[in-house]
Amino acid sequence: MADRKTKQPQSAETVRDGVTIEDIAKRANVSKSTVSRVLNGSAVVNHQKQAAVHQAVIDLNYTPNMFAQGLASGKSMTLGILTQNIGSPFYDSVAQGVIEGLAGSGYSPTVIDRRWEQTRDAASIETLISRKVDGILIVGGDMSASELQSYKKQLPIIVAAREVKGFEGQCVSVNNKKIGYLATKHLLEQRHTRIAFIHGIEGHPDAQNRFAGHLEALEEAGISRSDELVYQGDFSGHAGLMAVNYLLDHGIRFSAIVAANDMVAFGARLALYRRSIGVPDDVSIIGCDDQAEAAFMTPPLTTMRQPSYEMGVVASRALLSLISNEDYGWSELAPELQIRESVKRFTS
Amino acid sequence: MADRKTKQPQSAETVRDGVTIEDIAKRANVSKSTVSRVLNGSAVVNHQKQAAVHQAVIDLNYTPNMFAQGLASGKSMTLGILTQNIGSPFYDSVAQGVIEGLAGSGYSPTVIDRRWEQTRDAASIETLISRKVDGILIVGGDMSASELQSYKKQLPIIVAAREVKGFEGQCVSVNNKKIGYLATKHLLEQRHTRIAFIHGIEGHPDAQNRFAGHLEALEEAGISRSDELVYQGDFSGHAGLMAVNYLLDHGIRFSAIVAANDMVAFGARLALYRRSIGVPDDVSIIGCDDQAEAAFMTPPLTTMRQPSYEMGVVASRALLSLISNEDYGWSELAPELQIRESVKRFTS
DNA sequence: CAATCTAATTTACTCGGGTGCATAAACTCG
DNA sequence: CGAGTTTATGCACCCGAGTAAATTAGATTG
Repeated sequence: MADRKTKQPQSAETVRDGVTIEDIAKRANVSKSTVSRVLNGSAVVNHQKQAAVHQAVIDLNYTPNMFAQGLASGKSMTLGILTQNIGSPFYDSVAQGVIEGLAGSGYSPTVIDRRWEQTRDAASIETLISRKVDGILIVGGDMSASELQSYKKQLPIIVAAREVKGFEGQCVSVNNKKIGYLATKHLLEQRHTRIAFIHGIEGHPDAQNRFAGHLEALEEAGISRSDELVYQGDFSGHAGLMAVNYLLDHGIRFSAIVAANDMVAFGARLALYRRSIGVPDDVSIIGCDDQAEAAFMTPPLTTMRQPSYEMGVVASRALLSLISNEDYGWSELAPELQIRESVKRFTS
Repeated sequence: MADRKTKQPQSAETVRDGVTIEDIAKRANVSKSTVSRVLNGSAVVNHQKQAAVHQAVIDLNYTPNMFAQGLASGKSMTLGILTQNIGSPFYDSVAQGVIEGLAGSGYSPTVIDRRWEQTRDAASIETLISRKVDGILIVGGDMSASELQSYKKQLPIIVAAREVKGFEGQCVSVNNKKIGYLATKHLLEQRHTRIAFIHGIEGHPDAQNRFAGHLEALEEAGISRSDELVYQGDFSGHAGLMAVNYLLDHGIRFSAIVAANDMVAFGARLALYRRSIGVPDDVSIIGCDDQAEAAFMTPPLTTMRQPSYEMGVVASRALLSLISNEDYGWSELAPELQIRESVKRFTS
């Protein structure tokens, strides 16, 4: 006699939803594989049964268990986002774009901040891999091309907001050299010739590229490079402040400043304010980034807008298509001069 | 005729690590349950075998499969973070704290931005639940206490940066009323009496509480409330600009402004600049938040500092302890007056 | 030294869903 | 009308780990 061994219905612990594919199957009078097929569309199923399954899903309020799906299929429907600087306007803006780009894709982002794994980027990636993410989107960072290449063998990787030599085609970035070039060129066109440059973090590729662009514009205009006009900073407001103080204290003349980013520009502007030097009447300033606050500086800051949000969107789309092996062509995003009021034109 | 149709050993696709607990067991000459016990410390195991297992883990570079673990144990070691506004300085700072607080806990955050699920917060929570997160941290948002209560039955929830009536003890926030109160009081102490208030988003609880604090300080000082001095804004720089223009255009006199947040203060400052009205000589401004840029406004902005980062840290710790059923007492975080140079003292 | 008791290990099954293969049912077509 | 196809469905087993219960080895005791 088959005495039906009833398994205990539920632990007192949690009232887990607990409705499984099997419950659906029972209610719809089909086998669980049929349910699976209906839900994934992996095979043709009779319309009647299909409807029955769908109805049962609704009735029982079924949600698939991601773990089980992941175990069985190997896909996690999760993307790893590796960031550097939550809290920095630029990177946050990129992150915002990433999230937007993922909307409706069915993928959820797992975000790991560099600081999370105190050690190195590599450790964070390992964490992500152990969580079986389907792909990784690295925002910024300083991972080398060879490291990147080795991870690339394991899973799809896209790098946003940074250009890595030897990893072309998987990077979504703006041309930072162009940013420096256009900023300086704008100043040149307004007939400035003594242009100070406040450098970003030493060794940071973005900072270096912007500087390279600056030099190129100078050279093109036939102005010889003058080292006393460049101040080594670190992308912070404080650096902008120190730079201007240094320049002024050393009697170095200049009529305009190219700041490595907007924050630096704010700092520079404050230093000028402290000494009652007018902007743009006495000194012009141009920034890079165009963060929200730039439009409310006094005077509103002329700056090189970086399409950071768009960069995030494009990067996430690129990753998505990389995962599904589709083609998704994108071109380098273009920086854009945002003219406001912090640059004056010399008429003389 | 059984022609051995060997299944292809591995897809050319990915070289999945594929080392499982069973491989470890084989290599260490024990059963897989012993391995599991060693790894989780869920029972006493012979030292020799323990060492053997650990060695095997290292040799084979084993990482547990999160899916399998999750399926079997029901724990995902993942926390859901539900945010509103990636890209807003205040919320990003909170998020930064959250990530910091999670460091080393073994939990990873899955971040969902409100915009991700275009619909409502509830939908985002469902997504998180379906991903079997072990707890949810809601940053801001506008979910009602009753909704919160119903989800609370399913899993641990902590709300950061917002105070929900009827959900006390699970909210980590600052006292926004106090922010408004202290800001206004500071102005009052500097002998300002005509104080304009630029309101945040209509209906937003933070905005309302700050306003309530403002009124309380006014009343306490025996100054009657004057509606013409309050302008309905939306926390944006543009609102600050519009507010000042409106006030000035309507000939409404005021010597000081309380801005709903720093961004609004920036906008207000710009409007004043446009009309050559000095800050703080002609008009004083006080903001709320103390975002990084505030220190570089011209003049540097006096503002109410919100311990946003700390809030994130505390909130994540609170969630962690809620999950493990430990006690973690925290008290409401205190806002703090950050005096800089945008407020002048009347001596007359 | 045999009988117990206890601590260490293994066996066997579970979690929930995907999927190859076998089978049953429904068509085709000669 | 029966043989050969094509569909549709269900069975059974797999994914990788956790764990209760059974088993074995080892220690203790009368």
